[in-house]
Amino acid sequence: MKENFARRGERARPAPVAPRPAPPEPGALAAKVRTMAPSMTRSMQRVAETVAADPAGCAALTVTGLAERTGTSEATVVRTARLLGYPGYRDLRLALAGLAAQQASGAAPAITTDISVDDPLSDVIAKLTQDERQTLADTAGALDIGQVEATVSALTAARRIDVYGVGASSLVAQDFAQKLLRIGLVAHAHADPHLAVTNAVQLRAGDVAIAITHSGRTVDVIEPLQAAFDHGATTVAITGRPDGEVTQYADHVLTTSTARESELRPAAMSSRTSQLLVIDCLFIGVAQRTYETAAPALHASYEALAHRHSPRETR
Amino acid sequence: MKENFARRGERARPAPVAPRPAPPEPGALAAKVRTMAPSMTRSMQRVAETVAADPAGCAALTVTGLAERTGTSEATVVRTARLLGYPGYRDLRLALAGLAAQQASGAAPAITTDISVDDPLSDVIAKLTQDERQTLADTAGALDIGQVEATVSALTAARRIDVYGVGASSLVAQDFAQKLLRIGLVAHAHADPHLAVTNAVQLRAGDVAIAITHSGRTVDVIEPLQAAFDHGATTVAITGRPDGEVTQYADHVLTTSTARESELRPAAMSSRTSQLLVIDCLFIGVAQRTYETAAPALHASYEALAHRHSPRETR
DNA sequence: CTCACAGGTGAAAGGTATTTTCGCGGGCTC
DNA sequence: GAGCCCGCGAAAATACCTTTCACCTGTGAG
Repeated sequence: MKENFARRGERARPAPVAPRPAPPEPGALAAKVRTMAPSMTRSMQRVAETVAADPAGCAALTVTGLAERTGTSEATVVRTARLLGYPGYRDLRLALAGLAAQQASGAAPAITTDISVDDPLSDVIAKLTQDERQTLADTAGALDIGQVEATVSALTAARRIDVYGVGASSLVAQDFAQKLLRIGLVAHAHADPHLAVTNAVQLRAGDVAIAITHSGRTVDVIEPLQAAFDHGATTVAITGRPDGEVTQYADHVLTTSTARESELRPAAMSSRTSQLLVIDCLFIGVAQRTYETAAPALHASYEALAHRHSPRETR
Repeated sequence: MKENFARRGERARPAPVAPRPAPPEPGALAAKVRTMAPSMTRSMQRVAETVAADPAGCAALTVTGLAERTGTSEATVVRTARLLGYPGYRDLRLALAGLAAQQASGAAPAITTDISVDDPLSDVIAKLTQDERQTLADTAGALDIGQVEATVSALTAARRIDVYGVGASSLVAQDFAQKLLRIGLVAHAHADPHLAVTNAVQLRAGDVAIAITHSGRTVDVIEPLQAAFDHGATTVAITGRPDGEVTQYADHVLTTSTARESELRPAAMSSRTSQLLVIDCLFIGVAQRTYETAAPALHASYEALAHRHSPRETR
């Protein structure tokens, strides 16, 4: 897997695509499996699911054993381990042992069933809350700090920042732009793909363009990102599919995690949670780096809002 | 796998009847080492101590590596593993990985201090995540199911739904309206206070107006809610201050929780999380009640988006 | 309908890590 | 001081993991 398949964009970067398979994560393995599952082959999915479903059991198995149990071959097991970010099966196995110990001691009741049509409201609340919390933990676990760091640096130095998002992601884009504006950065969120492209071509080196798309394949945000990329801007993708098309035009990729989705709980719901966490991290990162100007700016915007609040209400 | 571990016992150990020295224990390895230490040879003690002192580090080593690190031989390492109750080094290593994971996760939850300006990015992520998760748990715990139920009922029966929110809450309002629209309800989010009031006066009994404000004192959303209230609509307040002015005009109050805020992490950030959870609960509640129409509608909107995605990427 | 192709897959070869064997050497007993 | 026993590590033997390579299946073009 070395092919740096030349994208249509003519700009050549030293580190073209493939933002490195993945770092060996701590315990957010189930999340990783979910994130990667769509890009896996059938056999690999079987392996990944088996492993995620029963870490303890699988940790006790050798490659051959796991291959048999999943009805596949050793080669496939190793391939899956690689895809999940480990050097080989041995290391996956170690991680599995760790995970098993963790959830054994943590007494993790992790298993939440899907939300169904006839669940009472109290269950809905409980399950939804549990899922969201899990999503947050997974996202944090899977976040590549190096990529975050790089993105923060780029943002801090940017002359201008464009954020692209449509549909549910559009709100996240707006939220982010709003926040950055508040600490004195020049940021804009674009939901209209035409305007987004129009603006993207004005970006140049030193500027930053961020595309937010859960699927990684939303053309409406890929196009402006590509335009920005081609014009030399630093590009960032916030996506749930690190192998999606959007990452071809992204200098930095921030992976959001995916929760189990169901009919009543579309993917958009958990991807939003995940995306928000990512942008909040970016925001705070930037605010730290620009503290001298950010702090007064935050204060000022707070003051500015005070008079929009009802004056009474002693406390 | 034949597991012929029994033969070496007959000669050396004084206990010929005990083929298995001990059961493979969970995490009380340090204790075991202490107990067994006296009966160990010098080299084995070195190995055992090294292992107990740094499980994580040792888990990363191979037999040869650990032998070198302890200045002993591979055979001794294996012997030590046996003495500690494992079939061989491989299994000790697995246990070590588990132990490492356990104490890594056990050490984590302590940090809940404020995010400060010089926190490294990894701490920012951890703290932010922790805070968000706490906020979710708090919100779920504090939610009044009766009020949620009542709101869901009102929404389900509504002819028309208006949602008011400004600032950060405006995004939440939009998100909610968007979702409701998608399952066939007539919902509108208003960020402009003038338009909001203009629209509010058109509501009547059976309609629903929802105001979202963290402070409970945002006049821009209180005014339209009051207008709706005066015109007979069912009114709902989603607020972090159940004693705030907004609740005077609300038939139902849904309380959102607030996390500790700091200079770098404004209240808006956690209130947003909280608010989103509440509207998601409302949404799913409504979707359940109107399943007959909601399910096909959700499906249809999903289909409608398919062609906006890049066509390649079959899987 | 056939062909060519791409990619998934497993059998088996090829390496590496682990386990076992074997014998040396040091210390204790007599 | 000699004999015995135990601890210890080097190296052989084995189990396990990784890589290679050819087959096979499904897919799209002609």
